[in-house]
Amino acid sequence: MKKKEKTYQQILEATFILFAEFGIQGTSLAMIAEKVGISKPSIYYHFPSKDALIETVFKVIFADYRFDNYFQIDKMTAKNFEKKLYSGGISMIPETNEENFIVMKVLNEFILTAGREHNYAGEIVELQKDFLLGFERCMDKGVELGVVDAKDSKAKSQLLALTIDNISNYMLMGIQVEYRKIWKLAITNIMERVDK
Amino acid sequence: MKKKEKTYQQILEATFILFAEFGIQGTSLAMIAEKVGISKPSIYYHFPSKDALIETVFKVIFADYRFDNYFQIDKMTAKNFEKKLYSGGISMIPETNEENFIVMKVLNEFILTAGREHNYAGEIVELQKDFLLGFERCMDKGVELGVVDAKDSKAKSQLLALTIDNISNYMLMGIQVEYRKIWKLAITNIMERVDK
Amino acid sequence: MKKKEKTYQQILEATFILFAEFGIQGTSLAMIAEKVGISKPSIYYHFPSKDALIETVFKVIFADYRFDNYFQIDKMTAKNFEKKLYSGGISMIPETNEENFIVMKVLNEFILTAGREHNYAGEIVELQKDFLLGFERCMDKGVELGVVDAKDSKAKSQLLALTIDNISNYMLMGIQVEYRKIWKLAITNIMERVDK
Amino acid sequence: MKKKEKTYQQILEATFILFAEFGIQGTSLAMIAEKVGISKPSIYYHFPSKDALIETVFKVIFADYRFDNYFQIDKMTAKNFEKKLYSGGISMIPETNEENFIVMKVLNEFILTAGREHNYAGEIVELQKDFLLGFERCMDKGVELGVVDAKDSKAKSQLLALTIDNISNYMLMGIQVEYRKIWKLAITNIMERVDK
DNA sequence: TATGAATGAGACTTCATTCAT
DNA sequence: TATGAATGAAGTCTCATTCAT
Repeated sequence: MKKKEKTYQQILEATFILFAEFGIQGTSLAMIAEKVGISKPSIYYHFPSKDALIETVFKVIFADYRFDNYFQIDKMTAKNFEKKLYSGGISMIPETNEENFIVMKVLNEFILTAGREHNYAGEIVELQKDFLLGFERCMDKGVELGVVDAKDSKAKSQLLALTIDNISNYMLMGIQVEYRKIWKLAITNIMERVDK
Repeated sequence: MKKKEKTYQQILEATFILFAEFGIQGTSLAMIAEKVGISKPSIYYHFPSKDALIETVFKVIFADYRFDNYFQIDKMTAKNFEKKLYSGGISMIPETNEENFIVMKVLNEFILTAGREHNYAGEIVELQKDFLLGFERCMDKGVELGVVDAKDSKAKSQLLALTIDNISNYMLMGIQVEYRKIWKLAITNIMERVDK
Repeated sequence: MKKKEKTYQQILEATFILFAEFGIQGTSLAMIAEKVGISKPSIYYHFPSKDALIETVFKVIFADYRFDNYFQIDKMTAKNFEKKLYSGGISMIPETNEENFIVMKVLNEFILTAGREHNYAGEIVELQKDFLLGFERCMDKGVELGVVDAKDSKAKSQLLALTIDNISNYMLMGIQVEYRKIWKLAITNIMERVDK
Repeated sequence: MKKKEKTYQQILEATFILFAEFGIQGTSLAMIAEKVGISKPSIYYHFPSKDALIETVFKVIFADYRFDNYFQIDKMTAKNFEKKLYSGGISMIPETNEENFIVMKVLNEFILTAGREHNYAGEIVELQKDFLLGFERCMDKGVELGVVDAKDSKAKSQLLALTIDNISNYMLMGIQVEYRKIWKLAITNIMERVDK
């Protein structure tokens, strides 16, 4: 029983890594089997089909890639708001975290696929909304704490979501941007100018 | 002569549309041939290989998707700077531009592929840099015109590039964001607060 | 395990026969599969590619077609030298042996191919040299036994090699030559005229 | 009219050279067209099919590769018999005759093909017989001139034919043999030992 | 006299999947 | 719990050939 669970995990992990490197369509069961060190049909013992495997991979990512994993709103105070927001964003950026890099790559695969096949479309959108809503809650908290102007707070949250999201994309493409400065700038811009 | 050119264009267009719908790997020569209404080997009369066809599609997009097609820096003045910047960005957004929708989808395909196969990687990066540099030139112009504070002007331009880029991505995914507000907000934020 | 080995052998044998009949290039995997009674992709379970299959066929022939399989030098004596040489040569000639006929045909295929693709060139030459050297050793033995004049013994051995080789070629082409007489004549000519 | 004839010859020549290099099956009409510098369908203006082209190539070779082109029996005398025989053979050997090298390669192609398709089989055999008969006439002449023992004269002629034929084969394969010595030896062997 | 454009047949190969063991 | 053996469908690509121009 333990062995089964182990192989299952190995298959998932191998698939995960291969998806990041070769894409979903570019990854064959043969490749996965070889990486795990099992035979091709063995995969069918654990997953009824390639599609099911894909979906499982998706769900695993889906489960982990959540706003609350990066930002803890309930720990935000007027004093640390800007700082928490800043460090949360930075922790999302692939470069800073190897694991993230692969996750993001596979995620991008799914996002692209989502536009074509409707299997994941819903969940992808849900995932993006999780972040959008997370930033909204965050802005609300900021307003509540008196560090963010209530005006256009929804657009502000979306701007933050977009920014952090695309910084990741650029990192993934290997384009170097001054992401700390950019993120800082984005945050500063949406915050109330107390000095005024 | 005309006939060849016509079929050539038909193949390109069909490929283009199919790439947008099914992805590069998900599009077979059989599908293209069927869509055009020719036989599979006929494609080889016009393109030496599938790779060559892919590359041509890529170059066509690459040729058109340029910063200067959307923003005309030389026509910017202190007075219309904000407005021009705003309208230029809006014109890039898929929803407002049917044609753009497909272009962006295929472009995304290439971007994803670029991370894996190094065929287009260089050109993709070049393309992204074209936009990054475009916004930089834009900020410089803004500084020159006295409507943008010189401080962190590079990070500002990157922020704008990221924002407009990712608004497109969200639209592609079918996630509705208040993109006009977001874009407005982004622009306002980077502009000098003359009222201060 | 046994099943695999069996199919493997069946593929090899079918390939062998088809090569003899239609040539290497003239034999498709479809033809092989049909002859064996399996599906085309099944061949790939046993051989990674057509080239690999070709090479295996080549090696099988290569392993069997050896001078020592036809001539046993160590059993030659002054008395039986001429006779052993004669019977060894005769046993090589295709007509006398159905199996040989196919082997020779396929071998000729490889020889022809060898001139073009350098895959087998080296081994083909090695094979020919095996026979050339075999006859040289044979002549040396003859000299040692005192039944062959040492003069030009190398040219003599080459003459024998050429003769037996081309008798085969003629048989393959269906040209009837008095091969027994020819071979006899060739042997007689190179032997020391003791009676003179 | 002249132009037509010229192109016709160019096609033949190109085909000839390509056959020698890539084999008959390995040579496509596209390759021929490219080498000549014309379009693929243009070949069909001069030859009704690839098979027809192949046959023409065959006939051209067939017309030139004749015993009488290398050996002039009517000029043989008792004195020069051995010498003429020797030089005639040497002139047939590819190494000594650049042109011959290609001819022999293509000829070998046809010989191999002949075993499979019955198109050329008859003519190939006829060609080989031309040489066999040539050597027979040659031996008869030798007998008539009193320099060759009448006994087994047919087998002797066949031995000579085989020998010179296979020296060519070895040269083609790039196996160096002492062909002058071999040929000399073969001739000496079949000649009457006048010194006895 | 030649070619531009196209095609049906078929080549090798890979894939996800099945099923008896 | 896993695999050995096999397969139908589909992929890219090449070939000899056709036909209107």
